[in-house]
Parts: sequence; C-alpha cells; structure tokens
Amino acid sequence: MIAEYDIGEPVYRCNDMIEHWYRVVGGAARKTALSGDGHRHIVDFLFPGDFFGFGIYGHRAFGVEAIIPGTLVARYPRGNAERLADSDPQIARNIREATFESISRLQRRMITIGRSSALEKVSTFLLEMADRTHTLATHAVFLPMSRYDIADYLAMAVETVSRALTELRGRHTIAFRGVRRVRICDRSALEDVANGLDEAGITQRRNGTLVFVRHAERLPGERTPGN
Amino acid sequence: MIAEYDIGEPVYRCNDMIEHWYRVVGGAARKTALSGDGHRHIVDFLFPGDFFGFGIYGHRAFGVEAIIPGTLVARYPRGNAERLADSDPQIARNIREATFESISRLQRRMITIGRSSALEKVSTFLLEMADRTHTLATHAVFLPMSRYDIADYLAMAVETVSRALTELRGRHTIAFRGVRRVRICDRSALEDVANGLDEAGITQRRNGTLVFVRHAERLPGERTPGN
DNA sequence: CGCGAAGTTGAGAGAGGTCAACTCCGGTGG
DNA sequence: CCACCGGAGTTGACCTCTCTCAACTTCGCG
Repeated sequence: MIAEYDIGEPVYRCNDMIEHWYRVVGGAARKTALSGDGHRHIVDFLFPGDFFGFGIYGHRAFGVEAIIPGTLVARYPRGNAERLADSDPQIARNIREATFESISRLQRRMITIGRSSALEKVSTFLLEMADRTHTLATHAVFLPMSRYDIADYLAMAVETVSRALTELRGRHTIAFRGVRRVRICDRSALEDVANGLDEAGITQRRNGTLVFVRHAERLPGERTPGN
Repeated sequence: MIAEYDIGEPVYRCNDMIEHWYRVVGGAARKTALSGDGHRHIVDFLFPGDFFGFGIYGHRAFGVEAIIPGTLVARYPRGNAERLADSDPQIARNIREATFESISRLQRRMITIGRSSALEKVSTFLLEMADRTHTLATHAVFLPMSRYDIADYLAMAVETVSRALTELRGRHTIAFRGVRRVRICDRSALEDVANGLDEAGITQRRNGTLVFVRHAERLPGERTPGN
C-alpha cells in the first residue's frame, strides 16, 4: 500500500503505536526526535529504497515527515511482515541486511557527529548526500532539506552550517546552482576535509604575522596508552 | 564456542574479514574506530547478553576489545548462523530483535552526543550504565572502562568528563566509592540533568528582581516553521 | 616504596553557539 | 507587472563552553 505525503506531513508521529513497517518509494523524508530541552534532532534522512519504522512493539521513539511534496511511502502491516519473514527465509534475510545497513550508517554518522569540526561535518554530509541520492559526479547534488534540517542532522547551529558552506564555496571546493543545488567541484579536496586532513594548512595569525600551521601533529592512538 | 580475553585484547580488529557473529557472555568490551584525524571513537560498550559483529560480507569497520580481564565471548561462524536463521524463524526473529534493539540504542546515543552539554552527556552515560549493568538502585554502579574510554564514547575530552563528574559529586547527585565505583544518590536529579532540565531553574535578574527562568521557553518544533 | 598510568585540577585559547541585522527568494495581491 | 511580505539563508559581533596544554595527585602493582 502506497501513500503520498506533502511537505512536513507526518508518516507517523512520535509516540504512535508501532503498526507498520515502511519503505520510501519516491521523494524524501526525515526522521526526527525532540529532546527534553526542546531541541529537534534529525536522526536520519530517508530516500527512495530506504526501509524505516522497524520495531516490534510499543511506541515510536521518533516521528517521520516528508520533506518533498508528493513523497511516496509504501506501508506494510507489521504483523504481516513478520509472518512473511517467518515463512520466507529470503525475506527475513533481506530485512536483516536492511537493518545491518542501517546500523552501519548510524555508526558512521555517530563518528561524524562526535568528534569533528563544522567543516568536516558539512563536507561529510555533502558527500553522503551525493552518494545516497546517486548523483552523478558531473551533476549538482540536490539537497531536498532546509539548512535547519541539515543543522539538526549534524547537531550544529544553522549559522554554522551556512558559514561552512560559504567557506567551502570560497575555496572553490563546491559551487552553488541555487541555494539547494550544490555542485562538487573538487571531490578529493572535499574528501580530505571530511577526513580531517584539512586544517593541515590553515593560515593563522601569530605575533602579528600570518603563518601556516599544521594541526594533526599528534599520532593516532596516542591517547590511550594501556587500558 | 566461547573464548576468554584479557584487558585490551582484541576479539577482532578493524579490517578483519567478517567470519563470525558474537555474543558477550561475561565481562565487558568496547567497539572502537579510528577516524582519519587520529581520534579514537568508542562506538559502543558491550555487556553480557549483547550480540555484536553482525555483518554480511566484507571487512570490519570497527574493532572490538575486552576491557575487563577474563571477558568471555561466544562466537558463531557467520555461515552457520545465517543457515540457522534461514531454517528456524524463531532464531531469525531473535536476531531481528537484537538488531532492532541495537538500532534504537544507537539512535538514542546519537541524540545524546549531538546536542547536549558535557554535564548532560555524562549524566546520561551514568544512567545508561546503571541500566545496562542491571545495577540495583541502592548499589554503586561499577564502571569497567577508563575515563579515556568514557571520553571517546561521549565524544569529549577526558578532562571534561572528569570535571563533569566532579561537578555532579559537588551537587551530591552522585558519590564515589573508588574511582570507578559511582553511587547514584539522587537519581531524579541526575535524570533532570540528563534531560536538559538542569539550567531549567536558573535564577535570573529581570527588572531588578530575581525570577526563575525556564530555559526552553521556545516551543518544540518552533525552529522549523514551514518546510 | 617507587614507578607509571589513571585521574583531577587549573589557566588560557579557540571553535562554535547565540543574538541580531540584513539579504535573498518565492508567492500573493493590487 | 510590480510592490510587498514572510520565511530561508547569510553575515557579523560577541560570548561561552569545551578543548588544550600543563602541573599535580592518586591509584595499582611490582
């Protein structure tokens, strides 16, 4: 069963009972949560092909809303899907693979969010979007989400997202064809930034003169000696 | 098949081929990754009963090491486990549930790491540990990991972890019985801090008189009006 | 008892959050 | 067709929290 959603329209809300499993067919959606202090978090963006809403019993911990008008989502009653999985090992296997994939994406993202500068986060994000939307290297990446969404996804302030994008544009690593259309001009430079190989050559002011400073002079693993 | 590991001893390493699925039987372990800039991240801590190492093909993205001497880990050859899952729907179901659980824990953690102050992170961490190690409310929580591990788990500096713990001790929210033995004295206070309701009751001066100000006076969702 | 690692504490600096002003863009209505 | 409006996005100035660097203390173990 496929349903269509408009911008901002919820597929399900936080605290809803878990009754279906879902799959994005067209458009895009965001999975959101509100933390106690009233901050919105975007747990994941969902694109065509992505499964979501897995869960066994109880209530939804997150809500899912479309971010593109006319987003299409297929829905499977949970019970049916479970029975189907029980009777058909191939389906069970597919579900397993989808969830493993989901886990590995979450783990990668946690590392992104955890330690890394604003520039690193945004660069990683752009590469992820280019990848997940299957954008050809020569084409511009279309970002269906607002800057606010990006900010809540990367756990940073909107202004900082904006500044990071401006910085990357200034370096000619990316270029804009419309606010939400980004062309990756220098992919390897972008990858370098995303991997923290960036601050490598930042111009700093020291004693009144500009100097180049290498940042990561510490060796990997140095931090944890024994235990 | 069960194997025993000493402190720091790897169950598997990053880039190893995926050959087994695992389950912690006794002790504790950490799942780690190194990011490009040489920072160590702890993706998850693993306790008795936790499954880990799921994956279908290719190489490990993370490494797993014991953090307690004599940690016991059961190991199942991947192929066997998959075949078993194919032939027994109940096992497939168990695996599904374990991975769903893992996903939901990851998502919660991402929110923790994302937006929240040092104090919030550490409070959340203590509650999580109390919960996951099934510590009775009256007992002290034993933290098997070093402060460095905690820091890399919460994506913050060791010193900041230390300072946060000191702060909580100063408030008599927690007390120490040895460096790695923490008693939660005031659980509800700890939960408040973890939920960001901390700064909630700050006394501020407004028009010359002291008033209590709730921090999150902004309504949830307010940040993203339309889109 | 002494050593090295773990943990704590202090001082200073920098990245990013916050607040505020401003621009840009799309849609609506005159 | 243009003026206007509101929200999205950008830019600037400032301030705060946390990271960093460094010294010090405590703990665990030979």
